[in-house]
Amino acid sequence: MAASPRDGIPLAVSTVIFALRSDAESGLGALWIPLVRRITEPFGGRWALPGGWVRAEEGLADAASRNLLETTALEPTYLEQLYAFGNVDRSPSGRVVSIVYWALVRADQAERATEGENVRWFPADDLPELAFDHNVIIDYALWRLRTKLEYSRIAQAFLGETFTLTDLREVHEAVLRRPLDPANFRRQVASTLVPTGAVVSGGRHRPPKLYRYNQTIEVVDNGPISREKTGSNRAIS
Amino acid sequence: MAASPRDGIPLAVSTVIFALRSDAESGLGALWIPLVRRITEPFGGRWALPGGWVRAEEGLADAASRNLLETTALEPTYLEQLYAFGNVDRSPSGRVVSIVYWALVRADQAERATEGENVRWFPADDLPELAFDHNVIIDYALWRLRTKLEYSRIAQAFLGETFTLTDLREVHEAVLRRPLDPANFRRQVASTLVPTGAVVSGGRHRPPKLYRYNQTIEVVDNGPISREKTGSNRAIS
DNA sequence: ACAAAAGTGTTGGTGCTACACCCATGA
DNA sequence: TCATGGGTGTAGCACCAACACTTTTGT
Repeated sequence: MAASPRDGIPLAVSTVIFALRSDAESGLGALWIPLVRRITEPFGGRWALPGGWVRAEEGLADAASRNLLETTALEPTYLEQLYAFGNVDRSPSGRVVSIVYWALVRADQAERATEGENVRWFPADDLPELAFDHNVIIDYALWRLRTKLEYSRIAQAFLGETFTLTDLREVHEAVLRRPLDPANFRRQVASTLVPTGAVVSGGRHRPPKLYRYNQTIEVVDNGPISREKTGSNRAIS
Repeated sequence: MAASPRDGIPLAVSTVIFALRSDAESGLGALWIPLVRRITEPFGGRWALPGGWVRAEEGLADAASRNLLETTALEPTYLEQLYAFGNVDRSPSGRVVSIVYWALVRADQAERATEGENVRWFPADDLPELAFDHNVIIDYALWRLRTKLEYSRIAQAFLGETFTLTDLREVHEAVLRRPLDPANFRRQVASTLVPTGAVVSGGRHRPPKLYRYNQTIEVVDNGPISREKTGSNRAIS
């Protein structure tokens, strides 16, 4: 085997962060993504995924978390590795390998995010032309989120500890961008929920029960130890 | 953002290679993996996944292919990224980030592989204690292969251009380690196959038709462009 | 004729979709 | 009592596992 390359390839992490924001007029929720404006070349002035270099003494997920906090002040409730992008020509200024993560934050967290000239939220399905291959990366992260929502409990990461079935259903509807039958949705997720006993009163209708997941999902990426379906290639019909 | 770390972290690729070998006595097929013996510290003498450093001018999948060819002389018919392993303590001799791929080779290819003192095939489900975190990595790759087999056409990568339904079923049975009902298996995969017209005669029974996939799978990893389900976290029940 | 594997038909169960219907509350 | 959403029941359909059965070859 060749000698160890101590002149190694620059290694970066980036993160696709998703938050739900409810549209003021329609009332419907939708996915939004925070992006940062590049101040240096290449792609100076363009919007890009938050990210940065991996330090020698920190793990990959740690590096993602740290960069998130530094650039956007966000602390996600869910973080998972997406893919390692390493095409030789992805950056015009020289070879960079990026390990990309995707993250979910709650709405209250998202509001606390620093927004300004160099950090701004964009609708996930209507993005400008971004730096590097970041449009492709976000498309992939979106596909993964939408796919994974249907067989895992990640919707929890958008909500608080307890929630009503309507809350949960609205998260699914916002992510999947289609209405879901409340009756069938209830049955689909029923086995993963336990009622807390509390209800929400105040609405001019029957008070909905508050539920809790019967098993909490991992907050932060712990690698492929706990396995779920996710992936990198479209299923065939 | 901090200055670019031109003293970057060493970046390696490794590959989990699967081949089917039919056991001489039982006649049943099983998954085998080629491993290489480490000649340097750390873990000198231990068996490990084939791999090496990523060169500055080659893509990640290219690096995986090259290392495969150099260390085992194998040319896989399928190659896909598995996961980027980057724990700070995965190597006792210093930080290394490994992008791991998994690959499938046909039986005829596998026979051509160099086997000797420093390259040897092992049954995938009965491995010795390997170097680094390679046992964990292989467990994950095995899970991914078994999961993906059920909703994609990767079984094709173990076979030639044409094959009988029994050939295909035996691949599935070997990977999943359980017998499958021939009648139901036929119906499950029927929509993905087209008969070639040819049959196999010579057996002392009705000659089976030779089939071909109606759509070829990609031979080599092309990133997350073509999407299928795969993944990194276990599905909930 | 018989053995063996290819290939087809059928039946019962399970889960999902669509939609009718009842329940509990505020106004 | 009415409007509103919470919550339950149910019929139809698709899919799947199990297994009986027919087909086609070699010996």
